[in-house]
Amino acid sequence: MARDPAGGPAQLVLTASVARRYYLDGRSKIEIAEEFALSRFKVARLLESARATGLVRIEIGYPGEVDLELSGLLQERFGLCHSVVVDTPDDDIGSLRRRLGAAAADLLGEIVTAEDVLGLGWSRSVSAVAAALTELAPTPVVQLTGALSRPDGDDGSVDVVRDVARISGGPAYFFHAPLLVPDPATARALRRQPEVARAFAQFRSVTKAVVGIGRWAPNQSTVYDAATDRERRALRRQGVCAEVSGVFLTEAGDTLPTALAERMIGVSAAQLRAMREVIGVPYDVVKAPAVRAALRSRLVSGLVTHTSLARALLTEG
Amino acid sequence: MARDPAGGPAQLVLTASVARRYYLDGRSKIEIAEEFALSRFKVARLLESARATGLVRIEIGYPGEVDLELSGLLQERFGLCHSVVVDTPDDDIGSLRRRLGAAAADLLGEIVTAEDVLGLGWSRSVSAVAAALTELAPTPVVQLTGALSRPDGDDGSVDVVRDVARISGGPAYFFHAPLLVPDPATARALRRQPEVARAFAQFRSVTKAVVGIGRWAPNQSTVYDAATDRERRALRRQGVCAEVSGVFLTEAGDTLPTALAERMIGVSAAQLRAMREVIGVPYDVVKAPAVRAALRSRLVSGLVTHTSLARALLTEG
DNA sequence: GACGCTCCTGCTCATCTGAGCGGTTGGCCG
DNA sequence: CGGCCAACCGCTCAGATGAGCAGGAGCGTC
Repeated sequence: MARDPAGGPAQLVLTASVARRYYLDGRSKIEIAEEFALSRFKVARLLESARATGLVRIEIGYPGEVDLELSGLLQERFGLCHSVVVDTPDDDIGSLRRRLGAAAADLLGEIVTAEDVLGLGWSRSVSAVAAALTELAPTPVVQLTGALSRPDGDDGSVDVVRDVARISGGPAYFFHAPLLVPDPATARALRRQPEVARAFAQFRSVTKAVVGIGRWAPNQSTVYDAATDRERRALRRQGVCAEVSGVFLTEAGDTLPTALAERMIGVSAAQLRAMREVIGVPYDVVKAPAVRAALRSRLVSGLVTHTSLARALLTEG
Repeated sequence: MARDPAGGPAQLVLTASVARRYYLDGRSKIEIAEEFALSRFKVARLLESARATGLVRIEIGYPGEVDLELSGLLQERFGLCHSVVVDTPDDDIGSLRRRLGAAAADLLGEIVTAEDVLGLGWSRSVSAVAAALTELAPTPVVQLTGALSRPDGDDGSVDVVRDVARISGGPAYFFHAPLLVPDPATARALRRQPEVARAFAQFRSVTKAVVGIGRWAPNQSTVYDAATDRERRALRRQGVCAEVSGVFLTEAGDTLPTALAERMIGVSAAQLRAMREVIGVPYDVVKAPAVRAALRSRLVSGLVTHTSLARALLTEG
């Protein structure tokens, strides 16, 4: 881009006046041409040069929390339905999660309609979304997975679904069961429970869902933390990179059937994929590989994150 | 202007993306509509709202010395051919004058063509212009008035014309005579001098001129300072407000025939008015009334000034 | 002085764009 | 349940606009 404008001060003043009339006063080029006794072509060329030399500067964006540019780039780059990047520091995980929860809650409030059926995965970010939610179209709310008790004792799995349903005013389909049980037989028995079966029956009608995204590594996925050492190593050998609502993904984004599957209570990859929009709410830059896997799998079609993770996602792959 | 944009984050991200495509990537609204699967009307409305809410901000101007906005406003407000407002502090008169001189020199270099005949009045600002001039079309240069010796001894009147002519490469029409002589007879005699007559003969062909603007008050016009107390009072009674190259003006901008006229050696109001463009280079806010008079008289059709005087001119009358 | 070169200008024509209009939807009240 | 209001949407059509072109001025070279 050329810096200094061509011509002397008179030219400059003229160009600036024309630009003001055009960009700020909204006059047409023809009007301006008449006013300044120029041809409309001349006016067009003056305006072009004003843009090219930087005399006219156009900025897009709010001083607000949402980084609109990153959001747009992310959306384009990965072909997402929605993407919200919150510009917030990532040093305090707690407040970061709250911010993302609030942003995702806003997004839900905006894009969920009465025709939707909302599914909720189980993760701390989903809890944060529920905590921040204030309004929602009257839609049914469906629990997508069992819950694992968290080390910090903040086990709100079922409450999350109920809370959200209370806000929406729609029916709540929830159940009391862990995500991971000790053996396949227990899992089968649980799935037959009326409460569980009732929720599972709703999976096929769910249109929008919110899920967390975990990475197959210590402290980056509650499933990982709940698994045995043996299973951890086995899945790692199988190439598991990410975990989305109990669905395992390779780095390339392929779903992986695993031995763990038959011990888990929750939505399947196929069911997840059938939902029109699945919004992931990941945080922490170290999760970038997992998020990339989730995006590649196209299981996740919406994203609410923070700037550092968004940048990490954009700067490779 | 509405602040916060309508809608939630998704709407916001969409609007920002559309705005980026339109304003920064230069795509047409129709292209954008196809890309985002919207109607072109929807795109137009999104863009409108983006402008209205301040999501898209357009700024005009350089970080440079020239205040383009003030220049344009001044030009419009008073119907000037040219106007250059230099954004420079006005506390140090000397450097202020140098800056204005440089700006006016740039302007001359730009707008003077080989077809022009350049006239120069006598004032410190004109000297400053000459000092800063580096290039000029090959045009004749004509001295418009006699010179008064200044208290500071910096009497460069004749040299100014010669210097400028040297830069332009055209002929110089100058003469050695004061602007104000003790009696009408001396003035008549001087005007008959070949050197003087030769310059005067050029007045009618002068197309562009540079002049200072004086105010009829102590230290604000060299003519005032050179006049007798009696004359000062007499002219003030007559309503003299400004003095432009020895031509007297009322506050309303009417030219005033005065007793002083027949003692002066210089261009007449009619001759001045016949010139296509007369550029005044006034400085110092206290001169605002005189400048306003000069503008109203339409004797002066171009202006090179500093911001504080420009603002003073715009904030009344 | 002839030539080629570049820059600048304004034109034509196909396309793009804005103002205003009417139809539809959804919410709200009588 | 019907009717009203407001918001939103996409259409028409006249007017605005851009891409590309041709003519001409200025300029350096031979």
